[in-house]
Amino acid sequence: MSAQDVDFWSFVDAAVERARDRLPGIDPEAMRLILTLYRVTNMVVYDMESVVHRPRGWSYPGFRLVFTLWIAGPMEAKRAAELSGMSRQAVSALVGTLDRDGLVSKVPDVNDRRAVRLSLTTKGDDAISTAFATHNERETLWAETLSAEERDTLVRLLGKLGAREGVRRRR
Amino acid sequence: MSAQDVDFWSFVDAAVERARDRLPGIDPEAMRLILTLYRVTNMVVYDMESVVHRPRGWSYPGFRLVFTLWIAGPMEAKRAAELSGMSRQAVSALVGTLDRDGLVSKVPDVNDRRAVRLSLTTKGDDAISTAFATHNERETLWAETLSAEERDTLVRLLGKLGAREGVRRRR
DNA sequence: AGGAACTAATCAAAGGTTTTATTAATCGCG
DNA sequence: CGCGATTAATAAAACCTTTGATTAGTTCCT
Repeated sequence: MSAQDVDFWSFVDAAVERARDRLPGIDPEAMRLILTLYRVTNMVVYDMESVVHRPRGWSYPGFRLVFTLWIAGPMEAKRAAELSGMSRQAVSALVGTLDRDGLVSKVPDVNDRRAVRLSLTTKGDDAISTAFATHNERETLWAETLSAEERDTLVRLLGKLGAREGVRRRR
Repeated sequence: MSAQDVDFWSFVDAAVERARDRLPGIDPEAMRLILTLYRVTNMVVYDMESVVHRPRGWSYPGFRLVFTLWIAGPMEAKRAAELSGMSRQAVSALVGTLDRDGLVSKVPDVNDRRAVRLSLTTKGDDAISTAFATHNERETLWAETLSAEERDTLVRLLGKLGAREGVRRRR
């Protein structure tokens, strides 16, 4: 395949082929896996963000943080970072805008005056309830390309990948 | 399960359970799939970026763009955006820093004076060759949690997901 | 009680992405 | 040919993330 014919998807095949030619020692199938994983996830996130969240004035990270509070209830900023998979600095900055927009409220913790307790405002709760319903419709659109069995398999294999030990985790 | 016991991974289970309770109409398995996909990818990217790329002074997007040029050769900025999955604006900004750092060179296109032709410098080519070797070792670390058959299955299912039509694509 | 070590949050600087708008060049069609 | 519509790239503003540093509060240990 000539470089001219490549598009976003066949780039993965082209990349595997060319990398193998240039660096004989590499593991082409690992490369294909990670490259595919990255591209599919980016497609899904781009679709979700541009169709569901930005039109409502939300960023995807903003949605994630509010969603975390909606699911697990009020919590310290540190814990929100752990559960949402963001850094503490990112949560701190994000809460700044979510607080300003009246979706999240920030209250100094009673027991530990260093800490901050985050919770949804009424407005935040209303916003996430309707936003999540739309978000989930879009998730369904993506998921329905697969059979129920394929979905189970995919979740299982992703879970196995995610259970990898000895890798760098966010702190 | 109480909210107190949840960690980054079991959050997915807690979220599915609670969302089902609150919004009876939702599709919990679609939710589980997309949530899992997102979390696993973020873990992999965080590991790659923090272990392989940032220590070399690269961002993950910078790596992706240089990698695209390494694989497919010199090309217009617009095409680099298509193949790498970035917006044209993002490529434009990124090329600014990569050019400044001496990794990518930018030459006005001979045939279309609006366009810019991107190529790797010698320094860029050397850098990506060694960076990619390390990157791929890390890909192998992740991939080896799965058998060869599981990897094939995972790539196939991800491909099916990515082939979804009727979704919003970057332009 | 007092001081060292640790921890929560935030700040600061640099970089990347997004949407929207602008500039410049090319195309298309009468 | 000439002018309106497209197209390539970049600029601007807002936001998010990262690393590294700082501030403030807590814990531990003697």
